[in-house]
Amino acid sequence: MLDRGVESVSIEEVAAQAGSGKATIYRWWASKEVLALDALDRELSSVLAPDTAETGSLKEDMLVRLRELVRLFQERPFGRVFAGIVAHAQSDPEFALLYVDRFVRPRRQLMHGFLDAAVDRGELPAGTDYDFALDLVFSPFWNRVFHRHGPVDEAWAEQVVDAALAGLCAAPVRAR
Amino acid sequence: MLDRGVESVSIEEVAAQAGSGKATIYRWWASKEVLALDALDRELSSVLAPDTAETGSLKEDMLVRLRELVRLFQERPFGRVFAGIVAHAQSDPEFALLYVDRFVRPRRQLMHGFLDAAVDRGELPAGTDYDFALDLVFSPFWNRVFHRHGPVDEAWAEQVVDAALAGLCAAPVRAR
Amino acid sequence: MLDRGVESVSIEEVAAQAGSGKATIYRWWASKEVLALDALDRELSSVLAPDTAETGSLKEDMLVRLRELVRLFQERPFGRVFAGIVAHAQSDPEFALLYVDRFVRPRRQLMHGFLDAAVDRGELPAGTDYDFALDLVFSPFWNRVFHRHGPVDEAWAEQVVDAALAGLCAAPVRAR
Amino acid sequence: MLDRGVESVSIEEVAAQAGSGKATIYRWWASKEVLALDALDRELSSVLAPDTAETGSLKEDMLVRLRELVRLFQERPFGRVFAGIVAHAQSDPEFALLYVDRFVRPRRQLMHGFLDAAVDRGELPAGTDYDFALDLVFSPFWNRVFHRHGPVDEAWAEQVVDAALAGLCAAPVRAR
DNA sequence: CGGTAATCGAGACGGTACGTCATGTCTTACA
DNA sequence: TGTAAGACATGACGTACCGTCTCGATTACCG
Repeated sequence: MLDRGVESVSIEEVAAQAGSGKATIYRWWASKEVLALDALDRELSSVLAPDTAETGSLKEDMLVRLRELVRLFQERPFGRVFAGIVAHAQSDPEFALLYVDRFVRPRRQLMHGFLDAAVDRGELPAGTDYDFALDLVFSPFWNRVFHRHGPVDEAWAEQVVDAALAGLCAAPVRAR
Repeated sequence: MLDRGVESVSIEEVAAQAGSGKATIYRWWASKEVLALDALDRELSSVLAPDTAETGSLKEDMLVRLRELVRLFQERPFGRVFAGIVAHAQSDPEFALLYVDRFVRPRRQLMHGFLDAAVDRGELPAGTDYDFALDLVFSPFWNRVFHRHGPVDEAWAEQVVDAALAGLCAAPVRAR
Repeated sequence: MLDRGVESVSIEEVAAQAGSGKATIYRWWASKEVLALDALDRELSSVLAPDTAETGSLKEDMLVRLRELVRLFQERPFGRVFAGIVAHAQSDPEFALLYVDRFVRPRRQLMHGFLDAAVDRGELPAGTDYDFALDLVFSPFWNRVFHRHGPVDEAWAEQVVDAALAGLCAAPVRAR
Repeated sequence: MLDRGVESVSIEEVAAQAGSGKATIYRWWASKEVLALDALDRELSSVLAPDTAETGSLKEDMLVRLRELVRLFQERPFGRVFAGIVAHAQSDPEFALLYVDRFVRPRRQLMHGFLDAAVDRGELPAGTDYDFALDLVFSPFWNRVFHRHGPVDEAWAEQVVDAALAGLCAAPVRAR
């Protein structure tokens, strides 16, 4: 899937390579995309690693996760599979829910913890819109992953976090 | 396509609805995705409209375009088709080039003009990385379109532009 | 099976309806067809009933059994299942043997007794080919069951027996 | 199909051997059985051959066709395929109609001509039930094909026709 | 103005993959 | 120990589209 994308892989191929019947694949995964989601969840679990806990600085907390994401995507081309998953989620509401439940929510929730702590420490204005904040920090990453219009590396990650946090402090956005 | 996504539409269906033979479709478009790109380009051309020229303020220049995007996406669900196009571009390099050429580049170039003017006016530090700047402003939009984790409206658009520009001034990023 | 034919019934269905595991069905019957044969044998055993013994007239002896067959097939649509069994026997020699052993032979043997007696009584020429004789009497029945090109009822049964026996006497056939 | 029966042949196999796609087979034949029927019709067309016309004697007319059938079935094992077709017709009424239309009716109609002529010549009582008559002559053939309980050859064919015609004259059956 | 292209609709074709179903074997867990 | 429940590898089912291809019919242009 990493090599050719979700949609170019057939369940028939998966079953053959697994030495199993198609029906067995279907018994456990409702579709190629659910299978891909399961696999991605596994491969990208290091971002959620509890052993790299809160650092005491919001910038550092975010940078640790963003750097880990960058590292993983540099190592292996997850972008193709991700694009396939996101595209599929547009047309399959049930899958969209699963995607959010299994992938998006846990990662967002981890960040919510760090944001809470940052507000407590006074690093961020109280009442800051977390969804807005996380978009500012992480969406440039996804944008570059999907469009490849520029490099995605550690230096860039730090610039993004710096700019985003500066923006959040200079132009605070309260949750509505 | 807007209703069901690119991949759920078959060329056979397109041909039937157009009252033409499949071969005629293939004669003019290399694939469903190219066809979709052509259609999107047409429907989203208003963002490039020259009649809404430079306003004298970078914030306003960006806001005009972002608001237009928001308006278009509120009116009709382009997100589904876009996700399909982006996903397809991941696996088909030739199509990726076409996508950038026909869709991404013209829109980015328009913005480059506004950024140049902003630098001239001193609104932005000289040497600012334009790709970085545009990511900061526009990627939250695509992120919300693809993930639907929050509203996308005019008020939100202004908050994004404010935060992004503030971030860019507070933590300047020079093109490398 | 009577409703839908042997081949449209799955072992899975049988097991489910019996409240048993599939393996248990397989332990006792080698295949759907053997199971069907067992069931048919039971349902069609009345033709072999010893309580309706020799009548003293060949015509009557045959008519009793043919009428019983007709009655059974009028009551319930055994034809479908029979066709399935006969078809299966064409491709599975082992099953063919079982079919003859369990179903065909006992019924033919009963008739042989009546034919012997008829020869003794002088109703039939000595040396008559019994297989030939039984074909003449009973094959129209199977033909109509399988092709449904005409009614199968008591009046018809008597006509068949009359014509067949007349033919056998007028154009005797000696066993070779 | 002759070697392994209709049901043991898969459409996939047919398509592969024909060097065509499955869909092409399905475009022209609704099912394996219809395909088999088409093939049988072709292979068994010699029975309908108009070049072997009326002989002037009913016995001879029937014998010519029955002998041709016997010859064909001796040459190649059509029985297996026939049993499959007959079995399938039991559960698929639409196919049953097709089978009668394409296979049974033309052959029966040919015989009706001969029977008419025989009645005209006085060989058969006027008003004879043709379906009954044809059953008497031909059903032993099908019975032996399906059950293989005895030889099917030219000598046997003549005995069948003799006995059947004798029976029809001795015990006339009027159409109801 | 009539003949020659080009273009088109229609749809057959060889393929690939789909998702479902049933096969017969097997393992597990309970009674 | 025997059995229900059901997982499993297998393989065919019939369907949907793919992208290519051949047909005629219809334009439309040129000689």
